[in-house]
Amino acid sequence: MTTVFGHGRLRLYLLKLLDDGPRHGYELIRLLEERFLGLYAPSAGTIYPRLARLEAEGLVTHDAVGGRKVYRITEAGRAELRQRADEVASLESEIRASVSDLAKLAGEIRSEVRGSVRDLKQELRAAARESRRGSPPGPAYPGAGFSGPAAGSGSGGPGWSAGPRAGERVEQGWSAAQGDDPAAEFDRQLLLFVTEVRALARSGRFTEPQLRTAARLLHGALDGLRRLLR
DNA sequence: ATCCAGAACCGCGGTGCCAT
DNA sequence: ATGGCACCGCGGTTCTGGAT
Repeated sequence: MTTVFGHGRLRLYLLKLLDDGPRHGYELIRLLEERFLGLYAPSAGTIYPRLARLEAEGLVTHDAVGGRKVYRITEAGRAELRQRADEVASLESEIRASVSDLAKLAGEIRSEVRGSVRDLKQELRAAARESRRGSPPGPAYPGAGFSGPAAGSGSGGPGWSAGPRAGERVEQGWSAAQGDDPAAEFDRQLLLFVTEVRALARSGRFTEPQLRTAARLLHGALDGLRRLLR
């Protein structure tokens, strides 16, 4: 795994952030995530040991406020920052450069998401036409019940479930919504999906991790539908 | 030694359900 | 309508272990 901060750099940057004002650990994680446009957020297992270490060295101290530890820099910590001012400045310029690259990447991801939506829309239209020409008897569209990312930890990949196995019936979601004409209901759901995803993609109110996950989800969904409808 | 991810734990507030 | 209760999600933290 590649490290974002080199040896001792994260420690220095934490000092710099605390020099701007007292913050609790979780706030520091969010702040770093924000500065890296959401593409990098140090884990708790990184931040808290670092803060504990800084405190042991006397560079920061903490106050317990409402059950949280609010860390603030000490005079010794400020002295270290002054002493390593050049290093702090170069670190900040490196971060600015990284963020610029990330902003460029974010633009590419946006294009990818829009392209995926377009492809998905075309494939679903073709599938709808096909189903109208000769819709099979019995419960329509088995396997449509994907469940999305695993809830809970928020960690790991997109976590698509494999969905129902062949022969299993989908009793939730789709079947609850479908009307008498499965093809018409399919069209309605398709239109709803495309409209909503397009609106979300154009709103710009999303983070880069969300975009990455959305792109993966769209590719995954498209692959699943290809397999299903071929 | 340091960076890092992820699981697990704890506490708190919000929410839904049920009995009154 | 209201009070009590259980459940759930989230914020915050600690711990463990792998990678460099």
